[in-house]
Amino acid sequence: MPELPEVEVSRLGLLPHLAGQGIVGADFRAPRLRHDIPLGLAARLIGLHITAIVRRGKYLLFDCESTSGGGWLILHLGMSGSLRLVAPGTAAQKHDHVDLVFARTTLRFRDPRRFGTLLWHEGENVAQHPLIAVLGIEPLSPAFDGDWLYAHTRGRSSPIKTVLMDSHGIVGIGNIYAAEALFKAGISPLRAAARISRERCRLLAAAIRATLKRAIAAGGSSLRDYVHSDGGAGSFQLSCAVYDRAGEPCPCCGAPVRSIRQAGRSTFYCMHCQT
DNA sequence: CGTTACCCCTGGAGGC
DNA sequence: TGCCTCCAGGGGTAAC
Repeated sequence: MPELPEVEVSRLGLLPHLAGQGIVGADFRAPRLRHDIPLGLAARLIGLHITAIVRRGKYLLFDCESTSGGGWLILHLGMSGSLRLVAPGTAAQKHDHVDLVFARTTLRFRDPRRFGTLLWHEGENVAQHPLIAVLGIEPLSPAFDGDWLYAHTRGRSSPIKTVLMDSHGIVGIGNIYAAEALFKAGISPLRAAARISRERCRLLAAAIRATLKRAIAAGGSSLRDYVHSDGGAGSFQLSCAVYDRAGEPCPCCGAPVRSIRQAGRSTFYCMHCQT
């Protein structure tokens, strides 16, 4: 489920409830998600306070501090992860793998497929963590523009959709928003990245930013219900032009939306509007 | 070095 | 109803 917008909406939803709160307990009901949950993590966390929540790509980074030092909780939602705040003592359901317990609320991490990640980085500089250090540019940062994308795609023979989804180059763009941004820019997902002109790179960079921002805004509108929402943040769904619409008419020209497979993932696009 | 294939895991949908 | 296959919003690693 979660791509950059869903993760950002989760961050925005959690921040006002958790900022400054002290961790009084932690429960791990699964020994591992994608990675082993660090041994002794619960004991390390107790007594620390959340001072900030940062998003880097699709990772949520919780800054946990105390007077005697702290570190960062590194969380990734994977394919099926979700976060919600529940009242302390609320019974855990199936796939509720992690609880972070605060005095007045509990942060609950549910992840049926267990592709998610929960790791600990001791000390201040979480950017040095191996999983974080290799991440590419933030698509919503000022440095990401058509010129950057043009330079990044030179010499790359891979299809542009694959390049967009590689988090070592650009972070946060998943299967849905890759399809939507390429449709918006009128670029075929099959086109070799190096064969996109500078002008069209500008269109694509703008389309990526607009698509992500629109999705964040759509999710943000439901933040009021964050604490008690059944679905938690990320349950919103941006209406898609082509994603998961195989056979339906292209909203632009009416031709049927095509479904193909690229690098093991489904791709949706309009053969007529996207070249 | 860049690019692709496979794998981790569970559940829902659809065919038979 | 059950069983089977395929598919799912991610990404690390091994292999070409």
